[in-house]
Amino acid sequence: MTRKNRSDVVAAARVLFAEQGFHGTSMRDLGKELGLMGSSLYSHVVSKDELLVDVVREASSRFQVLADDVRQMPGTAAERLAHLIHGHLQILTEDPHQARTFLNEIRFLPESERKEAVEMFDLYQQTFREVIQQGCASGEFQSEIDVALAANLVLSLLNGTTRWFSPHGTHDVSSLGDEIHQLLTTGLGNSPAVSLQ
Amino acid sequence: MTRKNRSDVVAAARVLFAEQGFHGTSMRDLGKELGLMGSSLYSHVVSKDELLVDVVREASSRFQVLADDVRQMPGTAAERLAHLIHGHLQILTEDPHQARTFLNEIRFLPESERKEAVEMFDLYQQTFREVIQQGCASGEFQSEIDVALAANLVLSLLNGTTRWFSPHGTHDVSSLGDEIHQLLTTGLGNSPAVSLQ
DNA sequence: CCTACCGATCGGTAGG
DNA sequence: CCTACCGATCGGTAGG
Repeated sequence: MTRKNRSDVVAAARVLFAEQGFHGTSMRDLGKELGLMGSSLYSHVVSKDELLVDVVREASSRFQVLADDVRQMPGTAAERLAHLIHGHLQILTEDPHQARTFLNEIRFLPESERKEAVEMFDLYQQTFREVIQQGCASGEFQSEIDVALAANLVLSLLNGTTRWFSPHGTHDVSSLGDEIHQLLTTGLGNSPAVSLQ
Repeated sequence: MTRKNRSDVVAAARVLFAEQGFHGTSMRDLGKELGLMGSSLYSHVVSKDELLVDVVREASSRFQVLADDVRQMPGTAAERLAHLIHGHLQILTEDPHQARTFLNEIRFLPESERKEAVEMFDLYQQTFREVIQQGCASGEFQSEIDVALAANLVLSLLNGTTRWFSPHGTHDVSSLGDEIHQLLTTGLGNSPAVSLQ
């Protein structure tokens, strides 16, 4: 292997911060992962915090791209929700270490970067609210739904998949997205109250 | 304040492990929380690991009690699922620090205790599968549901609430449980495919 | 429960 | 990118 660069160091940080946590990972751990001395990392980075900032920011920007995509997308609420679900899962599964570091270690960011990331994610969540609101207005979704609550629940369900989903299991990412969309729109039930009317 | 005992130390561990993470909390941090020197904690506990073990075990035993409760409970699948949902949320919200330490720090347990906790939680999750399976068999739930997947999704949704739910917001725990049960059984949609038949 | 302390490890720097 | 090193902090112990 040739000389390492900053993105190699960030790559190692994604993996180890996800698996051992930010505080459970030392600069020497990161160095070992790269075949370097811990102190050598400081020629690529000025602090350990900076690595966490980088990983969180790259995840943030992926979510922002998806939100922009869905905001300008035409279609029914169900279609746009499907796009959000599949896009969100794509981000989580394409780089699971990046995603898990984003979700679990964001709280250990330096205060100003932490606020920045939280505000970004609030904005991202707003897209979920808009799509659900659209569905309530159009009659696709039940009008009595608490939109903010529903958005929180949908995101909780999606983010929780990082704790157990493996693309090598019974479902691939795409069919997982289909199943989740199905569950969220029609529920577990057979809708007997309606079909037996 | 009088002399502290072991359960005071565990109480401090619940809070700080949840807020700062296991590796982000030092014995001196725990001591400060209790008005003691860090080294004084070793008269109550033989290691820092032991505190994490205690917190995880007390959460585990709560989940086990709920599972036993639901296993012997009669009723429809929807009713038993409602009991699981409300019971699970009750555990998460009654001691949010304990719950968050259980969910987020379990991976930092010593290997044998980690395996023990994971096996317990798998068994707990089995109760969700049984109830969903019951619903599929009875015709309450859609028969084509992937039971193991659905159980994972329901638990993901429930556990994710620890990241945002506050009992001082628009919903109390009980109405949050109602909303979640509603979403999971009937979905967001107005079931037009059925009602327009 | 405190004081005094242990060796190990932490994030980080200087100088090459 | 390494060697050599810094002060601070870590989990934990001994002795009272």
